Amino acid sequence: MAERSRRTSRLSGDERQSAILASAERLLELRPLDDISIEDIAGGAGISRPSFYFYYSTKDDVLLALLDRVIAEVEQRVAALPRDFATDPAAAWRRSIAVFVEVFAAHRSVSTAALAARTRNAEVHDLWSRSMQTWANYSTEVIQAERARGAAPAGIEARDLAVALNLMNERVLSATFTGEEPKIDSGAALDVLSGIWMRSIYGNAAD
Amino acid sequence: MAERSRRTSRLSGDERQSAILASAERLLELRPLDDISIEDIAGGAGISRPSFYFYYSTKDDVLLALLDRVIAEVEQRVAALPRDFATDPAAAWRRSIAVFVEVFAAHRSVSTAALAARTRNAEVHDLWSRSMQTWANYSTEVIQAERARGAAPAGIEARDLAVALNLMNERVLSATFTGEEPKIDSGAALDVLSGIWMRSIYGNAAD
DNA sequence: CAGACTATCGACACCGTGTTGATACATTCA
DNA sequence: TGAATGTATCAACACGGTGTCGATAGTCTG
Repeated sequence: MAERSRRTSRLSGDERQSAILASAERLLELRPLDDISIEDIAGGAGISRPSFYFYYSTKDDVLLALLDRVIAEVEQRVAALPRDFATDPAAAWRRSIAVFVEVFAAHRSVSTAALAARTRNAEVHDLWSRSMQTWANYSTEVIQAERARGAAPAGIEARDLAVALNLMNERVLSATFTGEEPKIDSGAALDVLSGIWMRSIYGNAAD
Repeated sequence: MAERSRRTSRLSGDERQSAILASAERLLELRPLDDISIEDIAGGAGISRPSFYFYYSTKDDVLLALLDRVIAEVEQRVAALPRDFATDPAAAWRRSIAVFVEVFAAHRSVSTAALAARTRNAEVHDLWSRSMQTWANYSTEVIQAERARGAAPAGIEARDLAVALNLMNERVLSATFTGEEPKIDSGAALDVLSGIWMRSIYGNAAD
């Protein structure tokens, strides 16, 4: 017992910092950031509110730290994507989009909190923005390569097309995961998105 | 002068209510809703903060009233859209998308404020959602009609396709108007969106 | 001009944020 | 081992925005 209380008292700085992140993430799974006070986060990490400020200066800073991990994973997974579009383009695109879907889904609560926070917080906005640009750059390059090898027609500026499609993915997945209306069913989302990507990258403007 | 001061004192309830809406809209053109206090809105309408509560119970209620006007215009303009898709589909779709772009642009500040507020406010969310469903329903019907007359191929469930494309429009225009990155240039947006709509509605998933 | 209804606002209570200053714990090195 | 230094904690305070209450003043109707 004496041991227990000794063990419990005074976590080190790093441990406490992690405890704060864990507390925030746990709470974000339950309700939006606006409905979470700094006192809630601090309490969940076993410290008082003023102590919270020893580690972070705002709630948004905590969200930013959580988002940082997600962004790191995104950049890693995008870099690791195989670029075998020549053999089976449909499958290759689908795999790429699936990664986007998976990352978004795996960090659903952080992602949706970040999307909600970005309008008021410039740092969150920039960080998310960086992630979207990573996807947009990747998509643009592949589209250009597909056009270069004659597999895809020109017609829409490659980067504009890539940006619009990636923004579509963001918005559609956000709607799917938050359950708002109109939305696309969770099971159908990947098929629908892949289908639109294929048609708009490879399809002719024929009608 | 005596006349002026008599004229100025005591606006009627309706006039005051309009003054509040006008004040809020004016402020929204300058900065986001989070940075506008009820005191700011009340002051701009010539009354004290407590008096504000005589007319509206929250800031979001004011936004809701502003959004109501936008939604009314959307429903009116969607209903008035000519459905001459058989003669020149590309032009017809482009005109429809242009209406979406125009309404969004004409009420840029209210629209972006509503998009920011919808995550925390259920009423704002529902109202915007209703507007998106109006567009989604319209698009779904036209896609189905085009498929029925053999002009467009099947392959993606019509409603899913319509929903995804409309969410894309919302997100792309939001990015364009708030100037975030990645975005599509204001001048190119309509072309890019129309192009993607055409390809994904009429194009084959060829290759 | 009495009564009822409309409109206004000073003053208060509340809540969440951010800061300050005093204090306790941990480490290290003389 | 015990002074000095840096790390960590929190009670108490100040502040700003929100929402309410109650007193009061204008306006309308019979």
